[in-house]
Amino acid sequence: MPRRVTIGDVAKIAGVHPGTVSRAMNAKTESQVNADTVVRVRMAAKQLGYLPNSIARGLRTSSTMTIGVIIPDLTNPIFPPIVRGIDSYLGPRGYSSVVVNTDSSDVAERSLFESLMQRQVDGFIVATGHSGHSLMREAYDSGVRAVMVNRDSGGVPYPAVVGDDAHGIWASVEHLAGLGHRALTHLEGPSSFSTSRVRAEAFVAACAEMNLEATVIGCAEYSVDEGQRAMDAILETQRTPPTAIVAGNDLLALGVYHSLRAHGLTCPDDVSVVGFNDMPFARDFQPAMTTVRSPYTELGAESARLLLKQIEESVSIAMRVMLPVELIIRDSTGPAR
Amino acid sequence: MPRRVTIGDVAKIAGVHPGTVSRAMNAKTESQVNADTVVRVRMAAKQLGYLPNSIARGLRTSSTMTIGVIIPDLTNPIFPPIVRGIDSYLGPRGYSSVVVNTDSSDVAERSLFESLMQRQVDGFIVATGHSGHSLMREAYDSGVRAVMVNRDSGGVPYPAVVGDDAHGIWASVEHLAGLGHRALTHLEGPSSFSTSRVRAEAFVAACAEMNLEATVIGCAEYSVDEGQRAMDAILETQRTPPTAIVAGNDLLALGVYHSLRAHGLTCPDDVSVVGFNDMPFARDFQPAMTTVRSPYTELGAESARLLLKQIEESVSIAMRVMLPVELIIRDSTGPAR
DNA sequence: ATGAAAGCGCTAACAA
DNA sequence: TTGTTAGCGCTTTCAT
Repeated sequence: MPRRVTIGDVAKIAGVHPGTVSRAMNAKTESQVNADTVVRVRMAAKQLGYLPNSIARGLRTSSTMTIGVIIPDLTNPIFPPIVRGIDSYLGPRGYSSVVVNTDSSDVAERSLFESLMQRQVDGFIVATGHSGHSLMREAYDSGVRAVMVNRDSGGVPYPAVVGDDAHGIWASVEHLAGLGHRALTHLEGPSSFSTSRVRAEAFVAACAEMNLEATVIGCAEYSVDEGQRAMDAILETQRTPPTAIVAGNDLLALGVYHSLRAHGLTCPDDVSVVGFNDMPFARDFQPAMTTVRSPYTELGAESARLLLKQIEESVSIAMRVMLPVELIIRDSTGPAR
Repeated sequence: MPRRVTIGDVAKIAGVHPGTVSRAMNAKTESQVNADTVVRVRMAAKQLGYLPNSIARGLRTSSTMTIGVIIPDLTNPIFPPIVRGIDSYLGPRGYSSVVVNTDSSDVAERSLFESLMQRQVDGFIVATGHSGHSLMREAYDSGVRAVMVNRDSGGVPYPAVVGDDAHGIWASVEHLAGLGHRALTHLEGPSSFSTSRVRAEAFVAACAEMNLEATVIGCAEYSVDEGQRAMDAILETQRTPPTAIVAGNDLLALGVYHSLRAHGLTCPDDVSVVGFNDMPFARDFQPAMTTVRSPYTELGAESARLLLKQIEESVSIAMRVMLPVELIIRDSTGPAR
């Protein structure tokens, strides 16, 4: 690559001192410079194709305008919208994000976190929250700025931005009750995730409130196969299977679809199914899936907003922002037999 | 945040000069330092929780160990695996990636590109290739290192890593011909993408070779709605609709599913459908989709490999690496009526 | 094998 | 308003 043009080159062409170029090129200090000097500098810069070196600036200002984003796995369809939401807020404000995937490994997470620290990121947005998150605990203690997104902070006093999962479950149970279902089963996700527990507890509470018979089945992971396995077990064990399933997420619900089909049962005629997340293609499955839509893009944007606020105002409040969710009624739920 | 510990702090504790700490901490220069000095320095570093500041290092070495990744849209399901493939190669080699989304806007792309240049990325992996890619042309002329992935470089002599789409289409056509289909229709994606044209041309060539009647319908974008619209038009226009559709990608194929269903037709009994991409959940649609699987993760990893090679060996060859694809036969294709 | 010193490109405090 | 100067934390050449 040819040598990059620096502030000194611009200064020479414009006939001013490098310091003046710096001031003229920066929106915040531009006012300290004579208007026509600014013009002269800007023209010289354009002429040379000058681009400020943000590495050098970062070294000087100890602010890299970069945010580390830690997620479990980008191929899980809930994360791309979160990441895009984050970028949609950061980009216009001059920040960039660096996204890393932990694959739910604590070891990987720690090493990625350190690598981002070396890169001097100004803060973190973390979507890998779980109870006893020792890494985040230590980060907090050393004054690192961060915001949790989608998951709770597991006791660490960072701000968290989450969807109102409990309300989503209430709406699902209410919908099912309105359809005449009296015995509901919830497929709960891994209990290490705060979201799993929140949803399961809301399910039990909602059923109690509405005088419904509630059963909760634990699933080892959020996956299609695990959902199918769980539903297979229900169908092959219980003599009166439930008429409605509230799945912990859409993947689990999809597994239920497969199980039902394998057992010659139809949805929603035999069993109604509600998912959670409204992931891409939820409307394209057969039947189109009734599910709770979480505002993932907004979750991401809001977490970014909170983080920049924390960075720029140097204050952190352990607030919990809960964004509303919406029950999307499609074709996988119908009247109880 | 508390003041970060620097190489000077470590030097003081270890009782050596900062220069020596630098040499001791760096694998490449470690051999220039006395073995026990290395130990002493390393211990001091660990004790203080020293993490090298890669911004400072980058300024000095003018290498940030960061790669810019330019994609159209992360929520398009083919990109997460590509990005993960890239990271899987980059990560173990000490590189990080910064991913940006252009939403297919040339203006956005240019500004994101510049922002990444300011951040002094060591190179680019670009998935937004299209003919007349002036940005990439200019980048090439200024000596910027880059590799194209998934799409061709549109005339710019950067290396490109693509799937063997033509072979995927051949395999699809062959499969359909073997099932007795004699009249095939291809739903072609936007012609500005090289992939669209490659697939359409392969389709025509394959049909000619196998003495099949071939029809090509152009679609304005790769989307479910567009696929449905195209199939609606076919069904409502032609008196003898085709018995088999080769869709430009899975989204289009999914649109065909919807159209078929809306017209009271069943797949594959009335019409067989082949998709392209084997995107997530392709097996979960009804019927499970026959489709061509592109090795996206490998595409990403290979593009990263080529880029690092280019960076480290300072040579760029306009090579085109074509990775094999695989026809995944599921339930959306069956014997011709 | 280690120390000394310069400098990557920029910003910011201070002077003029 | 503009110039001067120091220095962010690191690497690297040159001495020793």
